[in-house]
Amino acid sequence: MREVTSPGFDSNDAQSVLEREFVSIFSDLADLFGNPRSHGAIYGLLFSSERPLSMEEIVTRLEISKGSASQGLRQLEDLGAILRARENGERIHTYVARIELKPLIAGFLHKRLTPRLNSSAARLKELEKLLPALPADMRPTARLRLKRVTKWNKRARTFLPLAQKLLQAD
Amino acid sequence: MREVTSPGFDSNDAQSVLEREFVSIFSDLADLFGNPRSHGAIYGLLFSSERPLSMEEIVTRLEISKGSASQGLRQLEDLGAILRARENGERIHTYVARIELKPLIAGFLHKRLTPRLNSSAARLKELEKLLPALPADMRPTARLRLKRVTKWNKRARTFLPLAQKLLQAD
DNA sequence: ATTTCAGTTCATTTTAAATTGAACTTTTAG
DNA sequence: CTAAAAGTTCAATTTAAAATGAACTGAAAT
Repeated sequence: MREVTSPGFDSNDAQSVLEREFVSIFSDLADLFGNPRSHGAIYGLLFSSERPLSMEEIVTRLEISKGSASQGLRQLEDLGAILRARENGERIHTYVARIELKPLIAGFLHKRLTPRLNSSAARLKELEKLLPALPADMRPTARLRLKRVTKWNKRARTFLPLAQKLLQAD
Repeated sequence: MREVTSPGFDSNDAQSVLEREFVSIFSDLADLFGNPRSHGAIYGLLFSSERPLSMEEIVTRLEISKGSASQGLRQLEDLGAILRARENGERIHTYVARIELKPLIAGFLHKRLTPRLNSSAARLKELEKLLPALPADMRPTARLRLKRVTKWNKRARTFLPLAQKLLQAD
């Protein structure tokens, strides 16, 4: 991918700057949360577009490959960040960003964060069973620390839904 | 780095398993938030250790290079996740994890998230100035969308301190 | 049924990030 | 002051992740 600097058809008018900036800002955002920049770029492009875009247009404007575009679009779709449509009797799909942002964030929390936190929770639970097998002198410290992480993990998990609420409202 | 599977001196007793699991869990956590796994590993090791460890011990137990260890330790230190000490008249530094976890999270929020969100905020502000230069028919939509992201950005920034509060308590 | 175009898949390549390690600097011990 | 060990730095290497693109699948138009 390229961060948009082509010669002829991508100029410096307000519209292009806006688009480029949205692409870039959302790329950064994606990156910040450990997602591929290209996914952010796609979302940013759709976000800045008035009308639905086809995959082909996305490929052209962002200068990414069909493969990337296809995968990125799928990811974004099942995060709930974008919508795929097929106009009645049209051949191609078109995509729109859900500009509310809420679904994007909710999707990220549910599909990315929660599963990982849950898996950690499970591992921590397993570790508890191990405590009795420790040398007696280490047990108290170990138990304490294990409790700490467990508590934090729990806290984080109960916190996410709340966070969603607080971040709510478009 | 390796995820610990050496032959002689790293066995399957409860203590080793615990250590290995902490290392692994914190590696995952680091990764989840876009940090190098090795940093998580170091923190995990310190977290599981009863006593302060020297850099050399860390290098040996995790089988990472001195370079990695040095950099990782520095990062963790200025995140506020670990403490460096030098016992009176000792030659070497030793390191302890701050088991409260709060500083780790606070550090991450302040040193990683906040700066990025601020920089986005600045860019969004710049974009506002661009609105008048847009073709009249696009202006309303553009303005609306820009407002949306800006609002979210703001929300996220005001949310972080609150999040910290809510996640508080060891 | 066949051709053509949209979209997907996945082995290969590219790129970016993390890790290494050798050279260097700093510290303290003699 | 010198030697030796601890710790840092950074160019070079390795590794993991993302992007590519060619081959494939499916779907509609003829």
